Amino acid sequence: MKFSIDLPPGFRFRSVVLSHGWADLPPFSFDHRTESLHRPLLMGRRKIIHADFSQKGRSLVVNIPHEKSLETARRRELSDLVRAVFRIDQDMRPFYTAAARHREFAWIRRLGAGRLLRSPSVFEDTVKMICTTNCSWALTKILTRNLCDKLGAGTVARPGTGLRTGKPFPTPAAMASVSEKFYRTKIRAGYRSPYLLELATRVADGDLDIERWRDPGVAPEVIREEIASVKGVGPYAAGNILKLIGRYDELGIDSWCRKQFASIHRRGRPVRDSVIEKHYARFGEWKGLFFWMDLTKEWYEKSYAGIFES
DNA sequence: GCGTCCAGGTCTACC
DNA sequence: GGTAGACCTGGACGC
Repeated sequence: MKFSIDLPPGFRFRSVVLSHGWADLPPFSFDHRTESLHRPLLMGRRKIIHADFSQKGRSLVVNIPHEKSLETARRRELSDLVRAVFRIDQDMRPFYTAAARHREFAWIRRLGAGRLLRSPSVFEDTVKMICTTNCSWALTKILTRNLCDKLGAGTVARPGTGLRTGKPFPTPAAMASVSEKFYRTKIRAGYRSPYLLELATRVADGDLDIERWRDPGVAPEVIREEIASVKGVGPYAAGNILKLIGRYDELGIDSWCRKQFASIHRRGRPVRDSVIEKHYARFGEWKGLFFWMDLTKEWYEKSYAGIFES
């Protein structure tokens, strides 16, 4: 089955997928040839679907090849999920207005940049963010692959069966049901193991209502306090979780950002974080997003070669 | 194939 | 409040 969701003017699917590394992390997978993003999803308690997302004109097309139809409630659930993942309802006008004041950021609006791809749940975004800390991107991919393969619902389809492979991201309950030893030996999470288990347990037990972090009605100080209470989440991870929930007033600096900033603005000379903070302070509530757009500009230059400067 | 070194954020103990 | 050391893995490198 297939259905479409109307997109706001200027929306560019490629720019959302390109926005950071999430499209490269299981259970997401991106097909560069067809420009479609794939992902297995757990619907309700047991139903697993394999969905492909792509853009056609002013519509986002959701294709579920092995399903003839979906119940109305499931389809609504999927539609809400898609809107959240691709930030379809995010009003970009205030950001684009701010970007228009700076010539070096004129490209942002033209390429529909600024919507950061996110997971269906805050829980998944937070787990993945912990998995990016203090390790290579290769290890982050291994950790998230292991989480899906070993704790995701369903079974992995055998090659040659014609069925889609890959399992959805595990639920908090599934992640809370295993031991710290499991995280160390099967997931290879190392010292992050107790952090992941504690987070999953708090969410599964209802002690931490992590999904409300995306609610714009929740006070910023409440969200910051709750984020700070998650073991394994320091300044870098917190800054990036805040960006994914739609609050952009923290930078979330890591070693790659330091190198990239130094390369762009200081001819490769190392700089202190305070210098980076000062550089983007003029962007106020949007400084985290301008910071990220500035550092990743070359990704867009490569991807949109030929039309970037037009 | 094995051993060593390094990079990468966060936590905790200590000053 | 600031700082040093521990945590753990995969990958690069030398032998």
